[in-house]
Amino acid sequence: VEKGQKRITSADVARASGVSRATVSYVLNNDPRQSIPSETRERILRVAQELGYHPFTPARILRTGHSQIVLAVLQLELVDPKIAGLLKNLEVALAERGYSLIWYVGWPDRSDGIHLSANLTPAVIVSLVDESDPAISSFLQQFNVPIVQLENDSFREMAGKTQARYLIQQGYHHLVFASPDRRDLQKLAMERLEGVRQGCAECSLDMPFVQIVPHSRKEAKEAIRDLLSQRTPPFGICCYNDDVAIAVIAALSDAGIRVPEAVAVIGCDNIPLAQFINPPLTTLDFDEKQLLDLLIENIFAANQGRPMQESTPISISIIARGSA
Amino acid sequence: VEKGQKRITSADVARASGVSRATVSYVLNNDPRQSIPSETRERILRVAQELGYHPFTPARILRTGHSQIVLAVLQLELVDPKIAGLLKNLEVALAERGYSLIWYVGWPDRSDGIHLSANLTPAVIVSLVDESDPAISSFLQQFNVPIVQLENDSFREMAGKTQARYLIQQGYHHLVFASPDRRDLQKLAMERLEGVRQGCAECSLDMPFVQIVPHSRKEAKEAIRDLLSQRTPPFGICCYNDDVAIAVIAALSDAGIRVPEAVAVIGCDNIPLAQFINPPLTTLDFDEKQLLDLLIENIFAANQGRPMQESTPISISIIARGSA
DNA sequence: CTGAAAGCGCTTACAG
DNA sequence: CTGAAAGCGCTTACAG
Repeated sequence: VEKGQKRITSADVARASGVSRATVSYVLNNDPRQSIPSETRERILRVAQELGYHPFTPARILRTGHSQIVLAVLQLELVDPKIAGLLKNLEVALAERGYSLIWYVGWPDRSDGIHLSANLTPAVIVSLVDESDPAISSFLQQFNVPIVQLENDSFREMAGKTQARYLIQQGYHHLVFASPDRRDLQKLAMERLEGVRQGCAECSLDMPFVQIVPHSRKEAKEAIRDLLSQRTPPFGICCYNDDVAIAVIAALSDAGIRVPEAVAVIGCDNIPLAQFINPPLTTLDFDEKQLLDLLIENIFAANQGRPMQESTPISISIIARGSA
Repeated sequence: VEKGQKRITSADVARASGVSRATVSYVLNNDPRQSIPSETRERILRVAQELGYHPFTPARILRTGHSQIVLAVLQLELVDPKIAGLLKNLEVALAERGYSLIWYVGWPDRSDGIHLSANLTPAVIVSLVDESDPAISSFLQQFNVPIVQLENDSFREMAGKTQARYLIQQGYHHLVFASPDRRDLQKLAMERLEGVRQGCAECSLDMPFVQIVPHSRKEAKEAIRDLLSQRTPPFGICCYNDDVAIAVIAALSDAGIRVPEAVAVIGCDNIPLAQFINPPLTTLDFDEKQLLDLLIENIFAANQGRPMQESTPISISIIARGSA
């Protein structure tokens, strides 16, 4: 595409095939209310092809008044294979209905530069970010379109509670919560922790000890050393996610602690690499189908101005491997 | 945003602040060629704020003739933290110039459903996918905009060659290439393999044996058993990427083979988890800054119809940890 | 300094 | 079955 080259419009196609722009539009959009003779139809299609005509999206959107774009807003750090797979399936489901899913991945805390909303008008936003952060919240508001959340607080609490229940059921009566050190993950981490707390409370156990585990092997090792100076095995560690769990297992191994005999470790998300750890990671998995159906329902509800569904409970399953 | 609610336009803002639409546009876009009295300017800004006015992007794009959107097209499987970080920095760099980066992550081999190009007109596409696949290629062509590649063949070959050279230098004179089993990764894998071959050829060594390593622990174990029945240690394994390398190390450990004494393993990408493996993974890292600068240069060249830069060589460094 | 007007490319009621 | 025309909301030469 050369710069300065003129755009090919439906008027060009109309002229070249000897019909009006209306007819071109009817044919190209397969308008069911018009019956175009197949001879004309084919000619138009052929000419459009020859000319390399592509309708100019903004004009169409301006005319119809709405784009068919769903924008997923997420943070780099949360794009685990699980979420990515869910979004991929969402994309397929949306495509069947004529919608397209695109991702915005970034840190909206940057105040200079241009705003994405100046370049893009989605129909709906799917938010996977922490909306309690004012910067993020105002970033989302700018688009002035409905916002649907992927996961909510109660879902994350349930995950923490499930970890705790499992560990308790396995006979660990002292629990630790291993939290990542990223500041931007703290809110999500606190929600998981709250679930772990509830799990402990159910069984009248002491509240979990919270240990931050940095994402470098050396610092993770020190963190675990700290932890061991405060708590004596046996105990169980509920990890924020599988990444944290893998760091914890590595650090435990460095410290010569046996997993799961002395310390049990449970992750969350069931990332593909979880099976390759020694011992293989015990972790949580979600029913993606349920989550997806709820999400799609809410997207279309939001887009049509209907109220969103209350989040139905999503089933969480435990993938028991070697670490707990 | 209720359905059926009328959109607030610049005409509304103009009316409410007693000026023309032109003046509203000048103020909102900070047009340097106009000098609007600051009293008027502030009034317009305030009214726009009060009314909750957001310019409608498609109208602006239709008028100006070009969007400021760069679309990154990628596959789920290639979104390693490295690439994601690069794209994040790209986004920041583009934002400084008024452009926005969004991602399309999906499998364009689906023929039903709507085409993304009907919903979105980017200015430039950054391709991280295998364009030799006809389905992917025609997907990209549909947009009818310039396409910039992130990495090219010669870059991937260089990675393979660097792995081979390092292992050879460490004293391993028999090399194996561990390839993922995903069909869609085969072309990229072949390019890395070609680099390994070149590395072997340089030193007049036998060509590398190619072993496919599936991404499940059980099958990976069998693959390694097969490998060991064909080749006797010591030898070195150049892995397609860190994910494969981690699977290989797990399988080697299952088979009781010592790493790196009997078998050395080198990965590619230096993902964050690489340090948490036992032994910690030796792998390749790239100079992201160089890659980024080249990419940005090519994006703007493409967008302005200038020819793209030949890909300058990107420096690759070896992160020597315990596995090789 | 401000406003009236044109026009970007499309879709779609409407008239024939 | 087909075409002339309106209009989506914006920016920007142009005239005052």
